[in-house]
Amino acid sequence: MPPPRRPGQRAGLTRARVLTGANELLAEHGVESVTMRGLAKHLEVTPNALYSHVTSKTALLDEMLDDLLAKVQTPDPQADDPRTGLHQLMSSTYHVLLTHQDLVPLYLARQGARGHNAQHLGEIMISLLARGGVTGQPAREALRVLIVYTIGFAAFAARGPLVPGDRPQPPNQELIANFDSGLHWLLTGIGVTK
Amino acid sequence: MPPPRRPGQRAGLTRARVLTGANELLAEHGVESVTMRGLAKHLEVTPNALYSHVTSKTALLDEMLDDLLAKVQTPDPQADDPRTGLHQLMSSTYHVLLTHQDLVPLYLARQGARGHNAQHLGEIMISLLARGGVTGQPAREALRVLIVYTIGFAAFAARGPLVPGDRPQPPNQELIANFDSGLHWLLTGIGVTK
DNA sequence: ACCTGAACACCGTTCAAGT
DNA sequence: ACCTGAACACCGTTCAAGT
Repeated sequence: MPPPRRPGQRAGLTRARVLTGANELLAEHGVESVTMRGLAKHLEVTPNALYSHVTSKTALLDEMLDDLLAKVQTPDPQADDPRTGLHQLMSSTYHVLLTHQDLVPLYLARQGARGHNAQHLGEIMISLLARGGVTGQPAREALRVLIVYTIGFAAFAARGPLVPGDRPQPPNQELIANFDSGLHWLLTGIGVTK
Repeated sequence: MPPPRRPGQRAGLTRARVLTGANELLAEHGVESVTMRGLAKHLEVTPNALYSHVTSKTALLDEMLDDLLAKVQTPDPQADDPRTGLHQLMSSTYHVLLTHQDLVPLYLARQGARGHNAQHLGEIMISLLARGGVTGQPAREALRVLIVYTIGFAAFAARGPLVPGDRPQPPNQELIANFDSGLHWLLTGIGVTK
């Protein structure tokens, strides 16, 4: 809690402050608490003040989504064979998404993955597929299939809270194993070589 | 438009009328138009009148979601081999979901598939997997993988309208082909026999 | 440029009261 | 039992005005 400002004193809001405030709210009270009005109260400004730094709530959420993908661990091109690398990349993405379960449904409900981080991961996947012997149209199809599968599974774990206000449950071990099985089936079917 | 009622005259609302009214709104103006207040206006009653027939908006949407699955075509156990049957069942599910694109994100955001129709389809899938040589724990995992993949792909097609109020776009042929490729890879990886 | 006050046009849901 | 009037506690966003 910052000290209360006297009238006439600047709030000193920045785009970055708005972003971190939104992430604080998300971490402490879940997606449902991330409202423009709630965020404004958290930052001790009036709701409309936010619009000097963010064009809309949607734009704010999009930014939060793409920022999340920066945490995905990319495989070492030297150390790992392409199939293992692909498996690890998708697995890391899945786990990152699981840490912010309640944000995932927005991925599918909205734009999916169009931010810079998302695009970067896509390029890495394409190169891994190529090294695994999959190129051209099949590679583009495999890319989409792997993305949809991974985000879909994360969204599935993120079943809406039974009671609104519930915090995310601990990651379900059975579901994680299930994700791995499916990923294995997919990579086998696609024919990615080791 | 029903004729205007005189004061004291009953509205004659029923649970079924509320459901069909909601589906009309969905078909004509999209999910975003399905609000309790908007639905009330469509049915020419006050908003709170709906709560005599439906416990909440969430319950209403759940019912709408499960009703949708009744339209899925189930394969003929006699005519088709299990792998083809499974492919057709998932494909039919995918196309049914595509006809109501904007409803799909709710599937993943909320309960997924818990209604009677969803459960019935799950049982058919399990028996098809068994006939295809997949039983026990692998069958349960395959079931979830196939469901997540199918709903995920439908949700992916259902990218939020770029401009709020946009109506669903015509089914994208490229995406449909992509769904088929992935489904093929999955069934191959799972090892469902013909 | 950045922020406030006030307002617009909405939401879901509840409660007391009427028939 | 079914429905209305009125209210509660919210939303996202815009606009004019102040510093």
